[in-house]
Amino acid sequence: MGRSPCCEKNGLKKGPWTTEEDQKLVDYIQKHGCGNWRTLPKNAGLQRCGKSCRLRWTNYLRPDIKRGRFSFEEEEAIIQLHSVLGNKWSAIAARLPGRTDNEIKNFWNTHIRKRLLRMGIDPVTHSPRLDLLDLSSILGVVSQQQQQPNFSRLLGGVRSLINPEILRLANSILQSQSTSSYQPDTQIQTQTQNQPFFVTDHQRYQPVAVQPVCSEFQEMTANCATTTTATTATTTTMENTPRVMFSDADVGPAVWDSNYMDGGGYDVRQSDYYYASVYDDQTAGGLVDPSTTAESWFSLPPASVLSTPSSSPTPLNSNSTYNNLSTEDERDSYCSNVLMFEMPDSILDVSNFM
DNA sequence: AATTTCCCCAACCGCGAAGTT
DNA sequence: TAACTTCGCGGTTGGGGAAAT
Repeated sequence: MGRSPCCEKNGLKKGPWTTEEDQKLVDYIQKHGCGNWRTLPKNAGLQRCGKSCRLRWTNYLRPDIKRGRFSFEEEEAIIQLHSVLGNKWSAIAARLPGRTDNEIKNFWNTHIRKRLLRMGIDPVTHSPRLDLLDLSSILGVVSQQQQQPNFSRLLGGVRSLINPEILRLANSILQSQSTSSYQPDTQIQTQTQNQPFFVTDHQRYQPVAVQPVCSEFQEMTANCATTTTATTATTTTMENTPRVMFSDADVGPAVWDSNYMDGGGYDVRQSDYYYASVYDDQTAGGLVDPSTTAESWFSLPPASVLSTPSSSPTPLNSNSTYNNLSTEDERDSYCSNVLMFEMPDSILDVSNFM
């Protein structure tokens, strides 16, 4: 089965392209189209192999290539698509107009992957790296959070993935360690049945009523906050509505807001995870204005972008909030609030790629 | 200012799939 | 249907610029 020799042919140039070569290639393709890559370089007067020409064209010279920094939406989409598609860069690129598979692959390897690792998230499985989470570290976090108690955020994210036995053990130890000095800086809402709560489909925030949040979470917050005002008050505004991740098991037969399901929406219960993270100003670091609209809070590309694989994809607009974050740490902080969600199957139809 | 280290990304390589003869 | 060709994908490399020392 022949793999034809290509670049190793004598006399063919390798390495960086010159502007003259670029011009020759562009001129030729504009006149004759791509056609046969094998014969193109000869016809175009280039001392390159066809493979090199194709790569140069598809990754650099194509007129529809968007260059420059990846927007927040693009990054979010890449993370989401990667969680479903894995390293199928071409499939991911097909959803991001103007971006090449090579560019996305490079961006992933040099930025996103490192960021996920720093955040303790396995870039392959998109799950918290539990191999790094032993009991002592959990307890260490708990101990720390007794001074700066927003560990519910941590637990919100990984609760369903931590070994329940470890959680129980931590819980029982916590019980004995819990002191009356605990004063949360965040109003942790222990949800009770039918209390309004925000569950998002990344685009639309609608108050919905759900059943209690995870039992461990409730237990732990209750145990920690023995003397606190662990409030059950809820609001229907974004400003002070903590968001907690919970999974199917936690939600149960919830009462759903019928408005939530109307045109274009999807049943959040179908998603693997419901968005989660207790928001607090400290975590956000002032990077996000909590009073801004829900859309800017969580501006994933519209479902239509992600659910129409073969149709003309909608360009992703840049998000000024995210793009203004100049440092990796700032992006880390920002991303930590948005990474913990999964696209529902109904939105991400990836069958075309499989 | 000089040197070293780090990081990014364009380009290459090898392979498998699809197409052609 | 086998042999061969072409294409496209994903992994990897290395040159060059930026940052650190």
